[in-house]
Amino acid sequence: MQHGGTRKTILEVSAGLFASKGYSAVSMRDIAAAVGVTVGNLYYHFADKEELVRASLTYVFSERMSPLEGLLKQHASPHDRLEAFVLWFVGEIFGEEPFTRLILRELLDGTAERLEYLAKTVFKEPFTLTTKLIADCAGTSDPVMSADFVASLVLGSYQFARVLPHLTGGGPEDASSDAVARHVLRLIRTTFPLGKGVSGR
Amino acid sequence: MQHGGTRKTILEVSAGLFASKGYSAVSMRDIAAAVGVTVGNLYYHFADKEELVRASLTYVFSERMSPLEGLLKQHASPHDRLEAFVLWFVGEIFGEEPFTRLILRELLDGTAERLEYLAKTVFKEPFTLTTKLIADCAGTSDPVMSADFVASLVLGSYQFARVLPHLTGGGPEDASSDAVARHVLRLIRTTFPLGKGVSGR
DNA sequence: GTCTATATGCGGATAGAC
DNA sequence: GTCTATCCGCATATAGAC
Repeated sequence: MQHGGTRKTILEVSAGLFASKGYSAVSMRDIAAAVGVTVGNLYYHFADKEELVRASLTYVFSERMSPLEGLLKQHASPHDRLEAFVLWFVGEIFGEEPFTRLILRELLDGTAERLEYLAKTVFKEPFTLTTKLIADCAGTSDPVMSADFVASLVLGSYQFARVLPHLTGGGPEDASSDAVARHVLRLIRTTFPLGKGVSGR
Repeated sequence: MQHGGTRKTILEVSAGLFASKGYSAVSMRDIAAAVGVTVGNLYYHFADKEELVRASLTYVFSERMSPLEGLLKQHASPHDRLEAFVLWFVGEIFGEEPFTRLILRELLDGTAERLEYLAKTVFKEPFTLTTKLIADCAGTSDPVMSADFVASLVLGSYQFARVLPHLTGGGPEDASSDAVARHVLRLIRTTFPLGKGVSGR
């Protein structure tokens, strides 16, 4: 790791550990060992564990959400943009486990400040975008509630996927990223018929 | 606590602590202090912390799901039973925070064995019931997926409720138990029209 | 069944050499 | 910037008195 990015390496490695075991279950010693440095070094880069946790979250969240900017600049129809966006979001939640698990941990144990940060960095833009797209696609009475529904369903599907196999007796295939995406899109289409939006071009 | 139920008290108190802070963030000292006994006493009742965690989960899960038996014996129409059941389930998830938070923690960090236990004690019966009711109400192509959808949406709504206020600028009223129940029921009705089921009486 | 006392190691955190 | 050495309190867990 002599490419000068020790701090960055610490952030990446610790994020993975925090995601899989939880903050309080991961010690500074664990992190140091996993990174290949000493505990003292960790304290050179970060004032205390709390600051490392915060920096770790900040790093992962902004890193993961940066591609969104590109998606926002497309010029397709609201209908196509909504589909593309849902596909991307589901892929992000199901394909990037550490990212998703950190989100879920924050939702469960985050302090008020950290929740606000999570809202701002991760959910604000996607949520606003979804709300607008839905409003454009369908004359839904409450696009905010519909966006809430999309986010909740995607997040919940990820969570519930862990027990689904035990309930159906089958394998975990039912809850693959693609299946969920199709599922959500079908529900969106059924619930608010698309393609004939108020401001549809 | 001299009513002879020290063990039970330990289970109740520790469940509350585990739910709110997480297993590894709660020490045996914390529990002992909260209960009003000594650490040594904890180890008289439970071999180690892991066993206490397990017993705590077992206690809460079976305790909370016992009313379900009654619901299952109703003789109303599939449509009414599905509505009543969803109402009960949503109330349970939104109204019993410790219970719900323990479920979410297991979904996030539970070992394979504990997940199977969670599936068996908490989700198996409700899930099977929902699947059957949906199949009876509507000629849905895939009732299993629909049941998955209901569970995921309820769980996800609870989780997402924590950030929703930050996204809408409003208060947390949007995500009350009643609002979610109505929301879910409306979606169920929209997605698979009820009342004209195959085996509807 | 509950307590006191204690063993032993791990946790976060710091000082100072290189 | 990284390491070694160390402080100190808290963690899990046990032994034995009452």
